[in-house]
Amino acid sequence: MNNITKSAPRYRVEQKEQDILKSASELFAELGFNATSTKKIAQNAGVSEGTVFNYFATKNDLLIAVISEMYAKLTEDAESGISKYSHTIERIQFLAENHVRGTAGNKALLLRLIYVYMNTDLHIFEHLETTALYKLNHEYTKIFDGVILEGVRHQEIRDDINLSAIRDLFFGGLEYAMRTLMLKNKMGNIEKYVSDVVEPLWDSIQIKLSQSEGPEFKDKLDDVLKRLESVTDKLNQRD
Amino acid sequence: MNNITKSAPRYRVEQKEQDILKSASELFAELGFNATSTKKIAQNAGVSEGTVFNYFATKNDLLIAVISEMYAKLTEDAESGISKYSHTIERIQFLAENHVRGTAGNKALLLRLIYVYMNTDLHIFEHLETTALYKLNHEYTKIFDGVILEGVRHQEIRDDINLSAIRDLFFGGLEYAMRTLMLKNKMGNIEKYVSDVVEPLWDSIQIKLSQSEGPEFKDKLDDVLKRLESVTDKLNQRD
Amino acid sequence: MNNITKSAPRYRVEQKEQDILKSASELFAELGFNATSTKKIAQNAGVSEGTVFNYFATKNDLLIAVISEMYAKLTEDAESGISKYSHTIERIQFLAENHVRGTAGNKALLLRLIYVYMNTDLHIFEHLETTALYKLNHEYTKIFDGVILEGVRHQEIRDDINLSAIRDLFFGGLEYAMRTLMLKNKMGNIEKYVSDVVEPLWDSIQIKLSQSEGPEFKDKLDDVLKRLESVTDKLNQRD
Amino acid sequence: MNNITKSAPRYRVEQKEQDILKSASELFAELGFNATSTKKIAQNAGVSEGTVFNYFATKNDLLIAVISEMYAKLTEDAESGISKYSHTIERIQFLAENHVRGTAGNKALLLRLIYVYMNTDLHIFEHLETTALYKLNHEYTKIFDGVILEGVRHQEIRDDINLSAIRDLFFGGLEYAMRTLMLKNKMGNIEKYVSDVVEPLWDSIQIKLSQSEGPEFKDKLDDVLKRLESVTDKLNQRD
DNA sequence: AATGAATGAGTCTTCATTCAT
DNA sequence: AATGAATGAAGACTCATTCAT
Repeated sequence: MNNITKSAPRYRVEQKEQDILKSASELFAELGFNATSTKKIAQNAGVSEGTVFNYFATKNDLLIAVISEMYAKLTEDAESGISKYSHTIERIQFLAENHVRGTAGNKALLLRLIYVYMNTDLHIFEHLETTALYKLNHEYTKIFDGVILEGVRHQEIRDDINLSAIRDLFFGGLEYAMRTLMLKNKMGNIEKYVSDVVEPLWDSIQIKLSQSEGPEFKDKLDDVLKRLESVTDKLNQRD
Repeated sequence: MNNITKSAPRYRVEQKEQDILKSASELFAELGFNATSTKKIAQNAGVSEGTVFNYFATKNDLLIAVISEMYAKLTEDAESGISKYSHTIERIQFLAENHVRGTAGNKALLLRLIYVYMNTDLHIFEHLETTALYKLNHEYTKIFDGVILEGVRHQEIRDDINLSAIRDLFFGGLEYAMRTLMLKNKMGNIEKYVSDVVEPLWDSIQIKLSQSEGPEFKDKLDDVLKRLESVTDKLNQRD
Repeated sequence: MNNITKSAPRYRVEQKEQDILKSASELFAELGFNATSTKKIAQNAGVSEGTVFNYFATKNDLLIAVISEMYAKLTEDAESGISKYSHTIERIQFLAENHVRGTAGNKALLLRLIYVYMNTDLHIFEHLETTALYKLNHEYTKIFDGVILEGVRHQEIRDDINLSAIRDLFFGGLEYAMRTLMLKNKMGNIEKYVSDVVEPLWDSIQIKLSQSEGPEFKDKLDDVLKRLESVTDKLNQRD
Repeated sequence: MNNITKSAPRYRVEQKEQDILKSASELFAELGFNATSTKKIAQNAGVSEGTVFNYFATKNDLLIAVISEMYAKLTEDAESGISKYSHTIERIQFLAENHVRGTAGNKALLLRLIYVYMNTDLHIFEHLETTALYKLNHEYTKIFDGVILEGVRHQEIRDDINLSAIRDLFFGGLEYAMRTLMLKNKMGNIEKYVSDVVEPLWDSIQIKLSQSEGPEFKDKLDDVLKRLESVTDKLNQRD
């Protein structure tokens, strides 16, 4: 019961936990949560059914663990990735690709499952776990928010945008697009499609050199014109 | 044996079918497909379990019927609605509101389920039915495409847009936004949020009246300012 | 309510009853009793499910009616058939063929069902009906018994046979043979196979005219007789 | 972890499988396959319904296991039994008794079910399993064939018999006879009835030493020959 | 810590039978 | 007499979870 005798099994334990997690992740992605039995998870992981429940009290706990793991990876990759870019548009494009790649890839449509079970099915997430997942989700989307806000600060992005709406368009658009890609089995061409979706979004939020005059510009112009006319009038009267 | 005596049972039959459809629709939305037992559907509809299967051969058939019905209503409302508007932005805003209202409302998150099961879970829609659902979906989204393309023809929308990407942003953004709204229980304020999402999208695809002026506009303005200053100077010198 | 007004519908009624009987007969033969639903019977007969139960109170009653009908035909054909033959072996061969033809044919393996349900399944025949069916069966097998006994009386068949055992061999052998034929899809060649089965049976019960004469025996006897005659001739010549 | 601690649960496992098999065997025999619910089987075996399905994937698998077990016993007993007899008629009589005893007994009419379901009901045996059952059946009936063929070789049985027909008469006759016995509740007197059925069959296939010539006939013939020879001798002597 | 046999509630579906029209 | 919608009990089978070893 000392550290040494424990460390070996401990390692094996963690290995086994990872095996189960991986097994569940694969099966949930392939078959969906409901169609994946704990028996299949155990078999696919090479352990007994009982062992699965030694590591995860319930099947739901296992789902939450799978989702958490995915968020952790998604978040980590996102954070380390944006640090390599300085221009906002590059960062956004990177986040988009990372999102699609992490969501699709060998995990297939797992992320979809997250939202489904999060929001609709079975009220699985009615309790404490919900909070945990929301935190994970919030932490992840916060990165996007940060990129946008920094873009505003750097005057690459307009300061009058509705961040919440932009965020919804970004993630919603990407996931919808991903679905489109998957149905057409064109997952190979991610970059192109991702940039197709990001482009209009970027177009609507960036500060365009000669585009951004906005209403006050018009007012100013009107003002100028009015003043010019009034001055002209005066001059004419004088003369 | 005349029309009247026959119409009575006929009516009741159709009524019962509607009851079951409504019951299933509500429960699928509230609990999810898997967590909704046929027993619950029967009870909620006020019929026996056997009766459910007299109208719908399997639970899947019932799901498909629910989805079809929703698409039918969505499509019909969309088509009749856009005919009342002539400006493209109004049409888009209408389609967005219609989509959210039809998708949410008492149907709650059902539409989400559609896509989820369509794409991920259990391969429920692996067979012929899939085709039917795709047709319904295609018919529905075609309306959006039509509005956009007509906007292009009327020179309200740029002709260099990527329709597929715009479509994904539109539907994906709206659904993601809807989720946000639901989680915050702010479904009352649909119009505001919908327009928040539609705005950036519209901003990126519309042809801006005073936007395209480019450098010669700036020159003109500079010219005006110069003249204004020169005039002012002259006046000042006079006084 | 008089005879005339009744006769037309009465006829139709009987027609409908026959349709249901025929439908059930076909389906029981093809699918088995349990796998045949009353709904299928109704559809196959071109009537509504309710109508089936107007004519036959339960599904079991219908089974009994089907069986009775088959026995009736079997018995009738057997009786009228044997009257055309006078030799016992011909009569037996006829009865055998009639049995196989009536049991198999488009009724497929229905007769098997009879015995199954009669003896094993569900105790379907525990009550009064049993008696009725036994009577039918008894009436039918009595014909075979009669042929055998008459054969005995005509000194075509030994008088020390065990009729009960012969009867079991006859019907059991035929049905087992029929099964063999059906499994090999050789139902076309009924006559040959039937005579193959009947022959050993006949061989064991018939009275052989000069029972002992194998061919070589006859030759020997002829030889003896010839020699005897030649000796006699010689003797006569001497004297 | 040693053999002993492991053997205990192993033993219990096999015991439970046997319990379920026995339970199913009894109930199939008593009620028939269709009328025996898996719930009843479980209760009768003293296990939960789920446990039944832990050992046998489907109810059909269970049926097949029951039948296989019966064939195994039947075949084993038959093989070991015939080795104790050298005369063909004794072997046949033994096979017959073994068949009836193994088929009837506490298994009641199970064997009948085999053939019934094999051939008629529900097409239960349409797939691979059929093959397995046919093999078992073939293996079993091969023993009978072997006994007959050896009888032919030993010149106890005629070499011009139709084996297939004899086999059908043997098994068909026995089973039909068994039914007769059961209906009359005379199962106690198996030996007598079995020999009643076997006798005519044997009578038709055996080689009769001097085929049926009553002794006095032979004597008479010998007498004639002797006298003939004596006369001939006398005549020769004269010449 | 690992196992896997055991559980039994729960699932979808079928079907003989009834009865209002 | 004919219909066919409605019933609800019963069926085979699944599965997350427990627990003795």
